[in-house]
Amino acid sequence: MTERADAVAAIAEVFRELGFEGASLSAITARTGLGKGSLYHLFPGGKEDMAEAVLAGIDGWFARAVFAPLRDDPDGEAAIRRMLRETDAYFRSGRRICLIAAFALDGTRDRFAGRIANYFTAWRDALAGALRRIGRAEADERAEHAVLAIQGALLLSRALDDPAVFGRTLERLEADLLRR
Amino acid sequence: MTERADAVAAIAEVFRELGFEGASLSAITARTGLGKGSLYHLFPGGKEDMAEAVLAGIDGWFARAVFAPLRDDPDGEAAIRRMLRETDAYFRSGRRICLIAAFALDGTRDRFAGRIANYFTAWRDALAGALRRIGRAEADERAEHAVLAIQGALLLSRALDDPAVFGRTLERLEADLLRR
DNA sequence: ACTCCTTTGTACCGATCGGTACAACGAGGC
DNA sequence: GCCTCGTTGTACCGATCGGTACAAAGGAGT
Repeated sequence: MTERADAVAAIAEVFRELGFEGASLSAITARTGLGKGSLYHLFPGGKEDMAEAVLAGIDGWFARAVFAPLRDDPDGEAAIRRMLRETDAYFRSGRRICLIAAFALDGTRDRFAGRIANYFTAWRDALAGALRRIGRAEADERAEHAVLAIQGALLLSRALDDPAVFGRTLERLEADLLRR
Repeated sequence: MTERADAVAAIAEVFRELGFEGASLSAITARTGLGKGSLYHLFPGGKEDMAEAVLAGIDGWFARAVFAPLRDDPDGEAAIRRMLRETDAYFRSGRRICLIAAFALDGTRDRFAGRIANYFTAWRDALAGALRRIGRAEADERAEHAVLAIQGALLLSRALDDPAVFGRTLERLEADLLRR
């Protein structure tokens, strides 16, 4: 049943590049190598079903790489550093886009509003919790700013076609978050 | 010739809400009240022509409200504060989205890559220039961070449906930018 | 009133959209 | 060999896409 996982990964890339509306069935069949028959067999609900699967996959990454460490690691500083490292890896050091952000900005937003809001609040709150645990002041404000800066950096990296923006921002955030 | 300006403003809102791909001709005719005949008379090049006009309008706002003050105002601090205030007004305190950002994230990017990159670099560089003029260290880094935080804040405000995020970020930025 | 030219509505174009129907296919059990 | 059933390619659906053609309408100048 790994074929489905492969398909989801490929579809995610298509969504990332073209957006939800722009990702036509023909683009998806081309990228996955799967015909419509297989596609609708794997995802009976069509495009929306595919998007759900993709978002579920992202939730999985987030829970594993961000949420769990931030909540469970007894060493809060290490957890924050690890979160930043995982984020850098996931977004390919700024060469990859945040699909949730892309969905949030186009007409797709209404369709997945709950999931989108949940993703960002979970991130912010988990980070704020870790900051509070290691005794940093203004945990909420700093966490919110970090999440928003990560998203802004991804956007700017993409807009300028300059991934270095993302790297610089992550370094700055590590210093800002950990400073007493 | 103000009709064209009205049409451009209406079309901009459609693009903001639906994205470039999502903004169908029928959505545009509905919002503008103009039939296809008028639309293609005003914008012979079709949707792409409309997008160009919209982007030109944004460039106009940017040049007037951001670039010119940042470059010309002898009081650099006042210029930065004014830029922040104009930005807050333009984006309706976080209730409005940045169209350039939306274009940067979806499949439209390639079509307008130059314009998109130009918009953000101009903003960053103008801000860095003002910072340097008032003798702040790390002008480039702080300017880049401010631009990216504005975009991230707009995104997060939209994603969480909570405009307050934008207001908080602008306040934080004013303090960060002006601090010696 | 007549003309000329801009502006507009509407019918239509081929292409493509997301989605469905279904027949051909293939591997495993018997 | 045959049957079964999950899987797949393909033809097709109505709707809508962006765009074009063109004739009717409108308005200014004379």
